[in-house]
Amino acid sequence: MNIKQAGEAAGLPAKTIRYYEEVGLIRPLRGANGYRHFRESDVHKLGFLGRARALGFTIEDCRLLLSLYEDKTRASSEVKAIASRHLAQISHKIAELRAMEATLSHLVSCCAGDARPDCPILGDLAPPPNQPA
Amino acid sequence: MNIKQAGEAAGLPAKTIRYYEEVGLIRPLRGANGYRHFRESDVHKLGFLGRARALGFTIEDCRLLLSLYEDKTRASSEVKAIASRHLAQISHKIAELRAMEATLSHLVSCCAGDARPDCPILGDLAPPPNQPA
DNA sequence: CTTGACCTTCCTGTGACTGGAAGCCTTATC
DNA sequence: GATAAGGCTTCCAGTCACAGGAAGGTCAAG
Repeated sequence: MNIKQAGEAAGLPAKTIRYYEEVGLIRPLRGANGYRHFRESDVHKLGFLGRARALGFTIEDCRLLLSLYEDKTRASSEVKAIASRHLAQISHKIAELRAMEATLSHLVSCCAGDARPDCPILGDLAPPPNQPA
Repeated sequence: MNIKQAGEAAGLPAKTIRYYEEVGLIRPLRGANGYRHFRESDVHKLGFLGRARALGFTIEDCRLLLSLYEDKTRASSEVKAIASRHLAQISHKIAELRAMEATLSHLVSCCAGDARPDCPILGDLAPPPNQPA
């Protein structure tokens, strides 16, 4: 199987697959013409990687998860630790974004959005005037 | 005022201020020794930029917002349009992250996290076996 | 034999910085 | 005057996970 078919089977663009090989996540065979040859197991790994990436795991986490996936003697606690850490980061990011969203939606709703220059959004971004003691 | 004081006044690291000058967001004066000299108006702009960035606006949005901020004949609708577009992007991102969070938290809660190898997290990441028609 | 669709590698760019090296300037101290 | 600390300058590399594109080799069909 060449790179394009492998990509279609795994739902990943060829560029991404080449990148995954470059960083050592997969090691497809090579034909005499230099073309990469993907076995079922490679496509399987690519599918794994695609799903892990879709859940937001970094490439390094994917590397760890993949090695645990292939280690049949792993402890599930190791997997859980990685996922929990990642989950915490996602939750943290959501909290940040929700704070931004709250501020912005308030400002947007307060802005007339007409031809006049008065604008609470800019008013909020502007630094406060010097406050003498 | 030199770059460090300006940074402290605006709440930004010196590196960031140099970067903002490089991309043309600010144009501080230069002394005979080559040092940047920050006026009150520069520090004012830096504060504006810091707040806009804290709300997640891109540098290019900041550039637009800053020009609108300084254009006293602006229409608030222009500002509102930028902010609304950004707000939509944030909401979209939040939705993506929440979907990840939901999936991950479910998987994490299902994982025993002990010394055994069985792990629903890896089970979910693994591709489904071939399904013959 | 040519065309078109593949494949290869290599280089560049993304966004918004951050870290670090090498070197000049200033201020304080001795 | 010498020196050391700290601040300033520029420039380069690295971040993260690719995407776009150039230049060129390969393969199957007609």
